[in-house]
Amino acid sequence: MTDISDQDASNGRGRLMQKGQQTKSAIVDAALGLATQIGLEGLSIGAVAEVMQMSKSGVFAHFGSREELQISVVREYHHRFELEVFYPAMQETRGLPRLQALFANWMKRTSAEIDSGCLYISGAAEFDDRPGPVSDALASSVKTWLSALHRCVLKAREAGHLAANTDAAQMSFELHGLILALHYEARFLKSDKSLDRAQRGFEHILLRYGAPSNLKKV
Amino acid sequence: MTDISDQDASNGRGRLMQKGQQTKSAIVDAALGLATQIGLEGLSIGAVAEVMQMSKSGVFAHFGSREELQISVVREYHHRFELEVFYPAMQETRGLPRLQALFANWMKRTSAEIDSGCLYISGAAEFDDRPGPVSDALASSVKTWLSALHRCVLKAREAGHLAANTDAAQMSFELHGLILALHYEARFLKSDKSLDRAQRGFEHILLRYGAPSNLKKV
DNA sequence: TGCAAAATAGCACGACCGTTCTATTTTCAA
DNA sequence: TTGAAAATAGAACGGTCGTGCTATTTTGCA
Repeated sequence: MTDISDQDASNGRGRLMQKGQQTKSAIVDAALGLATQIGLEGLSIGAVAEVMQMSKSGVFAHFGSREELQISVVREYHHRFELEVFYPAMQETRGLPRLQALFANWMKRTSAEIDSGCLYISGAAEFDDRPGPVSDALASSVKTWLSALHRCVLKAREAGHLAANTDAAQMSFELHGLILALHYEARFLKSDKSLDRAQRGFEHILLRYGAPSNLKKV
Repeated sequence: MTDISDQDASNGRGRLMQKGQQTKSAIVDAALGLATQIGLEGLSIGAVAEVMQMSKSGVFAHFGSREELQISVVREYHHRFELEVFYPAMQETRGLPRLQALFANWMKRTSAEIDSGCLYISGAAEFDDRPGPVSDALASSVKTWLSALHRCVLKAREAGHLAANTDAAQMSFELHGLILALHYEARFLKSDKSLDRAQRGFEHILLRYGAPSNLKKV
């Protein structure tokens, strides 16, 4: 049995999965569900086993260690994030429309997660001074996403949709802050106005960086 | 019983603390240090006892439960936060200067915590779907602080330092986002530019809400 | 259809957890 | 100085954790 790298495992492709791969995939699924509720750190093999109605050792055998299970969960989350936030936005025309779509999807996912938790945010808090493979996997995923956002801002500037002197990194930072505040105030403080505030904050930032005022509303 | 925390031996009031209170205070001190590193949820009585060079039961007896220890830690954090962020800013003149001082202190504390962790942020991630007394204590502290910030924005508007149509809640939300992004990117992603970006973000927000452009730099 | 290999179960180990109980030491006031 | 009260220690309990080890069952190809 190979360790990691069941890359696609043919989730949507035609090829059939072997039994073991199917089970492993289902385990990661269940583990992701648990991790978004109780955190990556609180994720225990016993709890996953119970959800799966399997024995602890049966679950364990698929990963070889708890850490490997956690990493698998991070990868699965990354995959879904791409699917829901990144790829759909790539179908919008380059520049401001794409940036708007990116942020809208991001917001949508963050607020949809109000009841389940965002791994990139909760994970960062849990692992910010606990170095190791899990933290690395998490940071790598986050950086991939943030740099995609950064590139999108750059393209929007190149397309003339933003002021020529736009500091893309600064703008990305400010956008990131809006999402974090949305998550924090909606999820922890149970504020129902956060989504609206994030949206308005986005518009403020766009205006600041010289977007045309006749924006197409998303 | 030896060296730790002969610091003040008085609880703010004039009265001298008894031995037990001194010890309890020292325990909370140590527990806060641990909690900012490994999180409130990861805080264990055994670990605190080891730091204190005491027995587990000796530590336990002061609180009666782990939950009570966690709540004591939250209260202590709240107290220090007030001391470092809130009170110093209250000495600035009402309005924009006070708001600037508030945000500057907040940034300072957040970036000073880069190596130790902010309980209000990590705690929110840990307890956002784990209701109970600890979560309540945490949320109560955070709300107290955020509403102080909100009031400060209101005063600045009343003083004519911000545009008359300033939405104070919206502005507070955006400020909160900057702090969260500062914490996230500095602490988890190890970015050394975050402090600068938060500062520039603050200036952008001020301009947006009609602050005079001849600001006194903090 | 048979049989190796893969998948899963069952059990045990040591570690740490919060908590309880009891014994001992230390504190502080009369 | 003494004695009651407070503070602390020590051991133990039941629980959960990750992880090895060894059976047993299931799978999928020859």
